[in-house]
Formats: sequence, C-alpha cells, structure tokens
Amino acid sequence: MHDFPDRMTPEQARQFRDDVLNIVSQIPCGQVTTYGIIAAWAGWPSHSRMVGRTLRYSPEAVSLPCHRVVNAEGRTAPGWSRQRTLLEEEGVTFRANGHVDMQQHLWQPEPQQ
DNA sequence: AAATTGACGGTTA
DNA sequence: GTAACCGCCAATT
Repeated sequence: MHDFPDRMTPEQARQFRDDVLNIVSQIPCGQVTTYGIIAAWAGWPSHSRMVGRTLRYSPEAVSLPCHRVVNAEGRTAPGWSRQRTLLEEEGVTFRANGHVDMQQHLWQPEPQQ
C-alpha cells in the first residue's frame, strides 16, 4: 500500500493547531503536561516539535497556560526563564536538577474531561 | 532541491 | 549529571 508518510494538509494543520490550543487550555493549575502527550492526544504522535512551534508562534497561546507545557524530562522551554517562576507561583515543585517533579505534577488528558 | 533549524523524544556511553 | 547521536517533521534558508 502507499507507505509514504502523509503530509499534513492545510485542513489537518488547522485542526492540529486548534486541538493543541484546546488541550493546553485544559491543563489544571499546578500541573504540567508534555509536548509529546499533547501531540499524541491531538492525533499526531511524533509531532511533538510541531506542538512547540504552535505554542511559540500562535498569538492565541499567550492567553493560555502554555507555561504548563514542558518537555518529557520536565525541562522548561529554552530562553524562557519566567516559565519556572510562573509554575512555582502555582505550587509546581522542581527537583535539584532544575526540572519539574513530573511524578508530582504530570497531567494527562482523560477521555471523560 | 538540499541543508539547516527548532518551546521534542529516546537511547547509549 | 553531561554529551553525542538518531529519529522525527514543518518551516526556513
């Protein structure tokens, strides 16, 4: 069968962006989730980099709790030191290595929500 | 058209 | 803990 990778059509790209922003808007205060989890939940696993791109360049993202998105290791976004402050202000704890304590604060979307 | 660039994920040393 | 890779994929050079 056709096994070449399918590119995102403009329609799919729009849907992806909307889904990403919608998921981010649902992250509870005091919790975090990852780029990979968001990508998979939006139906495009392996597109974690696109999630980061979406949050970085979508104007709507500034009004969303995008500071609650970290990478899989709990690392905060490069060049955005304020992210840690914002998280600490809502009770997110960090480990000695400077990463978010994922055991304590990782949030994953659930079907019922 | 080919190479590079990221708000990434994962493995290996 | 660090660093070096590899895979990933749309956007940019």
